[in-house]
Amino acid sequence: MLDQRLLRDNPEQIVSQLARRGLTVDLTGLQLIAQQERDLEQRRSELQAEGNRTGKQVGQLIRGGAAADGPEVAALREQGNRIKQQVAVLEEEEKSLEARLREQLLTFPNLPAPEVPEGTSEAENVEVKRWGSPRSEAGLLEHWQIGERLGLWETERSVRIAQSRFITLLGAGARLERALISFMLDQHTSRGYTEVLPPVLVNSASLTGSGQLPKFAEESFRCSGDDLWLTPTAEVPLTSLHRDEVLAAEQLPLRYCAYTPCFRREAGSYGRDTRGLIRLHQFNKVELYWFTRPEESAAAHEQLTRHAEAILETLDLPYRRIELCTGDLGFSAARTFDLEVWLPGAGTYREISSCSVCGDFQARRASIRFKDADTKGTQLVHTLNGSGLAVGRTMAALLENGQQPDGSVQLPAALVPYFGGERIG
RNA sequence: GGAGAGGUGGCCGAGUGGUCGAAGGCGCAGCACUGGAAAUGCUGUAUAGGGGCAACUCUAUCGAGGGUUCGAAUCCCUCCCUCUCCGCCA
Repeated sequence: MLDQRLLRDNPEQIVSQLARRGLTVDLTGLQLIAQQERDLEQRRSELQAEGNRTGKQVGQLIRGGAAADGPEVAALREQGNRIKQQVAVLEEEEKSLEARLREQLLTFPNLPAPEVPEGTSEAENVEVKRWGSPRSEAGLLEHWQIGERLGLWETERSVRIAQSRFITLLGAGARLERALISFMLDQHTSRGYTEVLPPVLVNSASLTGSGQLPKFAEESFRCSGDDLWLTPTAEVPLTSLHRDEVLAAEQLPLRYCAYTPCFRREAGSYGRDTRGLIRLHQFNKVELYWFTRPEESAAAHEQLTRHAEAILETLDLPYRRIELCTGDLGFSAARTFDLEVWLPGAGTYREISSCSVCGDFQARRASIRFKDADTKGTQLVHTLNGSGLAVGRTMAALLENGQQPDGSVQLPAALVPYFGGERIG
């Protein structure tokens, strides 16, 4: 959520920064509401002060011996009643203005960080680096072909259980998924992350805190009888792990990693990536999440991204790092690096991780602050998140990169203790 | 799901409807005492928003939201959460 003070003091900055995202916004209406709200607050609080004084006078008179039903007291009572009525009117107006203001502010995306490259679409994203030696022989299979051939999962029967875009892993496929989850979590916890296994049903406040609501309701599955949704990413429960908290400065940075299944409706992606593990309504992901001091978030972003890259490197999977341009940034992100893994069968790089720094955008929505012991007041924390990694896509990459001429798949050495073998098929 | 108990500041814990943002204690910080420390004493110790250059000041907040009242931590209603017992269940 955008800062109301920024709206008041420097609205041009909001307009110009959102313009970098390709958004044209007119803030005059919002500014007017904010101004009216402040005026109302002032009038209301003055009136309340008067009411408080009146109330006190009544108390003093009665304690001083005045008759509780005498004329003096009666006059003050009447005055108190009058003030109360006026306050009620102002309060109602103020509340509705406040609600309108918040409602609108919640629909604005984050401002891009200054260093984010300009651009209008993913075509203008910037490649930062490449790692590894991509295979490119002719005749390599795509991961869904390998999976089908080796019987790693069941697609048509999954439609019977649920619907399309769901998958049932079987045998070595299921085992590999489990091995990957354990492997990733062990890697991250060995670097100091605290492992979290959060609820995967989350309430509306949690989705609002991390930025999925109110704008992207159609992207999530919703439970009909309760205020609960299936989480689209562990970023949601992890943000709300500390929602409405004031953290002690010495706790920071807080670093969490969480495995969760993720649920996405993928509205509007009919016909794309219909085969295999790339785009499913339910997929597994290990997520990295940091809460930091504002001045530390930029360095943290690089570290978090490195931790995601370390998984790819340990699995010997070639990848490249892409910096998203302003036009391709996600709603809550101020700056994002995508990691794309090489899929030699498909002959393309595919996104396997997205590492973002959100500044105080989520912290303001979710009210997550910290306090230095020796200073007054609190500050908003900065939050960061990144996949470390998307598990299904990692499996796809392992299958394509490890495929052998005999149809089997060679697994990287790091995975052997987890999988209990070095080869599938 | 049924029955009961309870939710007060960082923590514990008081609070008869009227100077209660809230006693007292613990903790924490500063000062004093000390060679240094402990102990002791004194002082200070919430958050959010508004106004003010500032000192400061106004408002709100005792789980949340309504209500009664001139005035609510205190009375009433609804909801949420926690605990105990019963039922059900992995």
